[in-house]
Amino acid sequence: MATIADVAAAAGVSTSTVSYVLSGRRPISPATRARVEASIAELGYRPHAGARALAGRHTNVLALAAPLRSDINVPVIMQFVTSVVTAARSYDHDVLLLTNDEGSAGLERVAGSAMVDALIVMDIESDDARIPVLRRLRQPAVLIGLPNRPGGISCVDLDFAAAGYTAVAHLAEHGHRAVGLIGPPPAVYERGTSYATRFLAGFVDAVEEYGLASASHPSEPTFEGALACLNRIDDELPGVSALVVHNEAALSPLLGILRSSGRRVPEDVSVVAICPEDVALGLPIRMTSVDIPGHQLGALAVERVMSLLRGERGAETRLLAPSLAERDSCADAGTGPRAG
Amino acid sequence: MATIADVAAAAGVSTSTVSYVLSGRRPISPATRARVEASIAELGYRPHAGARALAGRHTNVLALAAPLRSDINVPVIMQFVTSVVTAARSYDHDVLLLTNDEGSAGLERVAGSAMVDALIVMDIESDDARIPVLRRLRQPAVLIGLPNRPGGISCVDLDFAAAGYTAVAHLAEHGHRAVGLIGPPPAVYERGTSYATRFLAGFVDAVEEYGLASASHPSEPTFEGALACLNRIDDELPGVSALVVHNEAALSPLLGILRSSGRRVPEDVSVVAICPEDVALGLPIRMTSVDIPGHQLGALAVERVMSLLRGERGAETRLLAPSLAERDSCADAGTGPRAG
DNA sequence: CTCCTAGGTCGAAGCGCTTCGACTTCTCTC
DNA sequence: GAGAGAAGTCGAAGCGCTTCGACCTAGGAG
Repeated sequence: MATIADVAAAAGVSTSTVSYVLSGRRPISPATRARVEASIAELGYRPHAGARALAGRHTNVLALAAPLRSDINVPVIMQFVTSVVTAARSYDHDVLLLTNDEGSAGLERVAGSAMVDALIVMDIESDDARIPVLRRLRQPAVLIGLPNRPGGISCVDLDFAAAGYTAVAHLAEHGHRAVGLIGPPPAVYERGTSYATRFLAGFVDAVEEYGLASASHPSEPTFEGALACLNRIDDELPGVSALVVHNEAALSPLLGILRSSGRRVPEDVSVVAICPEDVALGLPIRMTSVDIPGHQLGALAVERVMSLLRGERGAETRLLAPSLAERDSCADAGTGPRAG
Repeated sequence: MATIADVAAAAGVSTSTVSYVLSGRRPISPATRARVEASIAELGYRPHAGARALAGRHTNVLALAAPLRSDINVPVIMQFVTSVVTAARSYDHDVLLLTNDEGSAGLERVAGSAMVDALIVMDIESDDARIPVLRRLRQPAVLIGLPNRPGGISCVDLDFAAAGYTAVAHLAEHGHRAVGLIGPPPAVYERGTSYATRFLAGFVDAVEEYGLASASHPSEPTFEGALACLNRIDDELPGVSALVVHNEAALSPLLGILRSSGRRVPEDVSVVAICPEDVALGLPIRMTSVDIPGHQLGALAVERVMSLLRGERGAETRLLAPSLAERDSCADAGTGPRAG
């Protein structure tokens, strides 16, 4: 591989000049710049990332800690990952992918060995053990999620509490008096994953505020799980006329179960889904849904990271307001379908 | 951050000794080793990755080029990514994630700037434009997929042709004479993605060999897509008694469609799915399926990479034999269900 | 006409690590 | 009891880049 010295020799300048052409940190005459750029192109020169990291004290690499277990929310996670990588590339950065099961150790490793300039951490638990270590690290960090005590770390997330509230409010305003919540798998709650509990809190708030009856249960992301969950809700809440589904993978099975038990959506039961838009649109019924804007959140996280990298201080936490899209899965209680 | 010089000073040795303790490339007395290790622990020393890369000529990072579009096969891709990262970690390597829409440029960039030691490339097209550039690169590369001309590059994949054959053979042996194939989305074929065409080829082979009637069509990964695809198959092949589904996302909708149109699985129509095991088990019916062993393939790819990195030559291509698991979605033609 | 400043370029000093060669002890072997 | 070889350690030379200070040349201000 060509080195900066080769380029310098070919262009008849010093290596520092080549470096300044590349970084733009000092003025260079148009003539010199042209010669250097020609040599770079001719030699196919690419700066050695390691040398750069050593001398320049940054790597242009971001770490992304993602929950790579085969949980429910695979499509959402995929969206996050995709948008983080894409956004990072638009800032000329690459992404090093960490699994969450390395936990804090992975973060300490990549930060400690200066492999990355900053960290983005997903799947935050309410009392996440990684937060203290993140704070101890020198690198900027952004959480996709919201812990109880961010403690000076930037957070970016959907406002899941508001999402829970919004879903119920929508149903209440359509006259429903008894709503069930089909939640994420038990494991998600057990881990204390913050979006699950925040959503539930918003759900409960709205239920109380509107004076509704409710039942809520976690659901495994399988047909059987959805069935079991629905059965429990039916048991506890006999007159249930509306369902909020905060579990992508349960959506399709659920719809199947409802239909085969003769309950029409939305005539007999209204359903609000919490999921990415494309999931909401790919089902047999176009689902009224609260969007999980994975792409937007990933991009936002990267933007926060970049501004921290630029030296801007302050650990703002941004919770995106939920937006509910009315489609075909909700109707007024006791009546027929209603236009979205 | 502590440097190797700090550690050396604390332990009262030279930096080279610390380096040899770390790398094990020269004998070190137990006493010295102990002192050095104590200093390392005390100072929380971590070698600087950039410095290491510069001096040591390798980064311990792998590039993984994954199709991060929101295609159908999200769960499979997730499995690949997960297993590659996990396997890489077990060899003390990290993974830099590239999106496929950077194409060859991304590969050239990370390889050219010495960010990675080797590359793993997914979602290979029959005549993939990245293959020539991969060959030109110095770094070892492994494909997850199988192009027409691997040209000296190692490949790892499920034997999709055999998978197609196996699925049909299974059905034929149960007396089915007319089988339909619900394939991946049109876009997958249009890209010339190799697994789709290989699977189809195997399917057709078996159809001919067993003298069956058949119809095959791509399907969008939505409810509507599955419905349209099924309709076309029904039109072309009125007596169809068995379906092969090479499209994870169409599976759940399909089952719903069949049920609501009164066709029982497996009594009226047998279905063989091509998908990861957990998908096959999460549906309303435990699906007879040909497994896509994402975890195994990812791990295999990493192993190949590591052996190339160790200097072992030879570009073997490994196609894993498909294994069909009999479950509850297939029955003998014209009879009732049959034990798996 | 001199002085200052800005533009443009260079040389050299690191950045933190690995590795090569050399050196010093020991421990065998004959 | 001398020589060979292994074990254990050190010093120094890079690896390829960035950046600091210095230098030179013009052009404008006074």
